[in-house]
Amino acid sequence: MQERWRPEAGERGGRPAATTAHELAAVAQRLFLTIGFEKTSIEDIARAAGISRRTFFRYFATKADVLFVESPAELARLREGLRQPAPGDPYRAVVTRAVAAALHVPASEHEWARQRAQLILTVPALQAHASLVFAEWRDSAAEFARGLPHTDELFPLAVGHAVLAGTLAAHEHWITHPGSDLAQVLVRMLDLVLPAEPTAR
Amino acid sequence: MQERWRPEAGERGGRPAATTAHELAAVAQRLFLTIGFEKTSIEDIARAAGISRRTFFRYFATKADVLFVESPAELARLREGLRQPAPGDPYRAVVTRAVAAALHVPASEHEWARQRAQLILTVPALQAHASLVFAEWRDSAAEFARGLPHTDELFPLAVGHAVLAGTLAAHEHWITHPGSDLAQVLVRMLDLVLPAEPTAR
DNA sequence: TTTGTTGTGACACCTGGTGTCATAACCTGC
DNA sequence: GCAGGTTATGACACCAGGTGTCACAACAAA
Repeated sequence: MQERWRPEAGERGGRPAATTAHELAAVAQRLFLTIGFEKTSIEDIARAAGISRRTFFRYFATKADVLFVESPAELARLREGLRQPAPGDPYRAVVTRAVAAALHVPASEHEWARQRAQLILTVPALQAHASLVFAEWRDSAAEFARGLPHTDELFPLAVGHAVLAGTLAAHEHWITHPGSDLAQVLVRMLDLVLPAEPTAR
Repeated sequence: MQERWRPEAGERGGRPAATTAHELAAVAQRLFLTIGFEKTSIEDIARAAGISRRTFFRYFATKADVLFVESPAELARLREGLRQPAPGDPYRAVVTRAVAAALHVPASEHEWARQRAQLILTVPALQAHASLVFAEWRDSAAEFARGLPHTDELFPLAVGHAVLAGTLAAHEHWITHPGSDLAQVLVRMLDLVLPAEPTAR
């Protein structure tokens, strides 16, 4: 969450970094998938990456953090997609498009992303960090809904939670149906849980 | 989650228990509220309860567990409420009634329950345990929806996530609006996020 | 070569959580 | 009152995640 300092890997001056955050994340995720998140010790990751235990924490604040490298970018894309809705566009369409765009991954990274999603959604030890990311999604959507004309004061909060619920549900379906198209499932799921267009009168 | 052994406090034979799970939970929750969950060490709780650190873990498996004593009962009530829906009753009404009934707390415990909800919803360190409870809520609702006539295969999953989302949203509103009636907010929130009655044709 | 900079490793420390074992404190039977 | 069995407790050792501190390694520039 907070801007964490990281080795620069190839800047001017100083000792060169022994590895990169990206490579470290790859090594860690591979270990998580093979021997499990809990059973993988930081020592294991450090040894596999050729660094010391202490150095791992210079790249990531916690063991869980390695799985959330994409989160800031995804959140930024969501916020961007919700910035200025086309006038006359139903809000549900705006939200759905924004979410689908924010979570788009190139086909070459599907497997990688699906495995990460599976870990994030099923490992309890990851929920402490995940809950922070989820809260930002909820808040972003709620903030957007607050700018909509609505009569029910609960509407924005409901939209925020519905967006998150639809997103999580879609991922849950995705990880149990590897062949499915995440974007399509997202659209259908959000169509089911998003509150009806508020009748501004 | 798993059936944990606990001191019996007043059964036949043996050394009498030094405290009870209930009392220990009260002591712990009080500390969590005053100095924060993370800053409260198990030593603190044990000392306040007059027991040793090791003994604490004979009553609760983790520090977080003390805040989830009510969860099994609430879940059981939810499942009971979803057991046999009155025929012809719209499913959304059934679900809403079941959730509201499952989460009903006597007025005398409102403060206590609200503080617990606030901790559970806002402390990241609690989310590992909370996610397990949430999953059971989702699954119970999804299981119920699976018994409904529906054309969209995503419908049950959507209902499960919508029920959880509505419940969490209602609690979120509740903890920020102490005067509000949780049951009423639950009804309105679920009305917003629950998928429309499936048209069985 | 010297100086400054940046990353790393070693070490000590705290907390949450677990396994093991001796013993305190109760009961019943004698 | 004393033995034997039972139940809970406390002390101790241990592991893993995470943090603070400090010396030093490895680079660039002067």
